[in-house]
Amino acid sequence: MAAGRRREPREQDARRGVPVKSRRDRLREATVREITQTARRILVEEGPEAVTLRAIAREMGMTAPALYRYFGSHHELLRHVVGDVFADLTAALKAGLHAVPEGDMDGQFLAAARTFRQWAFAHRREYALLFGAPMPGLTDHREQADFAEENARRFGLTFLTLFLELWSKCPFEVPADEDIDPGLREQLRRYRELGLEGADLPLGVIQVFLQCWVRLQGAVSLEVFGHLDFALDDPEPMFELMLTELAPVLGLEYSPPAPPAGGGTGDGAGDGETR
Amino acid sequence: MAAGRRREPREQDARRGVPVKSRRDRLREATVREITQTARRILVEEGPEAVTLRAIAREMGMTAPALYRYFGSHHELLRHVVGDVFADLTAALKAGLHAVPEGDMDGQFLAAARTFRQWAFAHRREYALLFGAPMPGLTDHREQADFAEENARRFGLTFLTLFLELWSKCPFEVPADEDIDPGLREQLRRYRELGLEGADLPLGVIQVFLQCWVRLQGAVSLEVFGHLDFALDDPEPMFELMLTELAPVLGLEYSPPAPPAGGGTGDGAGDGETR
DNA sequence: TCACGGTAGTGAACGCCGTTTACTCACGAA
DNA sequence: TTCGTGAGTAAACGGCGTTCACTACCGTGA
Repeated sequence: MAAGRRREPREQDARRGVPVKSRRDRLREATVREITQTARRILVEEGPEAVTLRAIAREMGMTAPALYRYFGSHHELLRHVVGDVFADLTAALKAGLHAVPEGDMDGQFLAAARTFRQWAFAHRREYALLFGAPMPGLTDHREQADFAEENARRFGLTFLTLFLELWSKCPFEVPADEDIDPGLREQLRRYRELGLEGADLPLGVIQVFLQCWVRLQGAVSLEVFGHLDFALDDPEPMFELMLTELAPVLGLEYSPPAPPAGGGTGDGAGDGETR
Repeated sequence: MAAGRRREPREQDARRGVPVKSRRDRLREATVREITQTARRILVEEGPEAVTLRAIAREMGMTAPALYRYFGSHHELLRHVVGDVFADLTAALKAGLHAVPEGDMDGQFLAAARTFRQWAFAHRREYALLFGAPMPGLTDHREQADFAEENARRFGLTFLTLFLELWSKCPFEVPADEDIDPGLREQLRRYRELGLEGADLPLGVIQVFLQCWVRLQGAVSLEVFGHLDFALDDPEPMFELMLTELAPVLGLEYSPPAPPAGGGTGDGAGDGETR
């Protein structure tokens, strides 16, 4: 479906896999970028159901069939948008982490959690695209090393890496392998083999990681999707409350967030927008 | 949009708000039921995007415009389906609770949590309709005492009631009002006034309830939507692990679920299906 | 210089979709 | 028996994803 490889010009300039892109290729890439940006803009401004091929093309001064030069289908285009959004989210996360002093693991963890939540709230519709109920056609047909899949993996790795760094620097308490539910233990082992090749980790670390991740993302999803509106107008205190529970599990010290309009490192924590 | 009140026949038989329904009204109600059932069947069998007015009508041997006699729009029909599904879920929950001895609060709580999770897995697409990212047109235009809204409230009340019963029978530890984050405290107070009229509850109980609910539904949503697939094939052990953490918070004793194919009270725990 | 092959893009068409409109027809009450 | 009302239909409108035949155009190789 993706364009077949054409003859590359000026291969003598291509040192180790950086082939000089032909003019056509550059134009093509620019168009792909414009398409995904347009799609995202429509998603943000008008909602997911407004992201139609015809609307995207209209906005770009084209006709819908032209988009089939770049994506095999509407679904494929959306998958690409998913990948793009994941990349942005990952960038925002890393920016949020860089705003915290290098060795301050307490701050790093809290910053990651809060940056994730803040990004989700600032990009509700994009968040819903990534973490909402999976649309039927979007996830099932997994072909090759999918762009979206790859960026989703990178996103997950960002969190996991931070977590492992946290544990390696000052190990928190973790259940011994033999204290883990056998059914879960085997799954954790499999994940360790496939996802973290060569890492020599206690399975308990992975278990605690998953527990934390479930609580973090579970809470954020509920908040963003409005499933706490029945009781709360502003769910942030509940989120912070969860962080106060999570911190001791990881041997961290909780500290409240920097006030949004004060000094310090808090606030937006980097956005990663391309627009 | 709903049919205006017509003259009721034989009002002399109508004792206190149970007017004898005319033949027409009975037929109408039957048709409404058939429409929602058909919509649900299509949702379950072919996915959310297949639930179109034309498909529903086709399946019923009608034409699409006829459905406008019963619902003002596609969205309104879907809202009704949401209400119907909520009612089913509530029924399943109550059935699950009735399978546990009356006074066994430990068992009641675990049964509620497990029944909820099992229902979600057995009805993934319906669950996604209720608890996924809100579709734009579905939630915003809140008119009157919406059928879906009402049944959602009843569902929430089922859990809340169980929770309050749990606390009243054997009170677990709960933070004092003055130990609750001020921003959160005021919101909890408001929820207590509006949602639980006249109840004389410590705000801490509501806080713990919301914490538990966030963990429970957050975990279930992540599982059902496949957002743990990156690490786990069978997330049930993780769920049980969460229950082991939740139980002591509520002063309960955790006990593992009854094996699916054994004796006892476990297993399907009632389904509430109408089909 | 020129012809050619591949690429970007168009317009028309197909079969879906939600929704509106004008209409028919049968039932039930007066 | 008449007549209003409610259920249902056919036709149409505009929008959707997708396909197909077609046309420009650009960069290359002879």
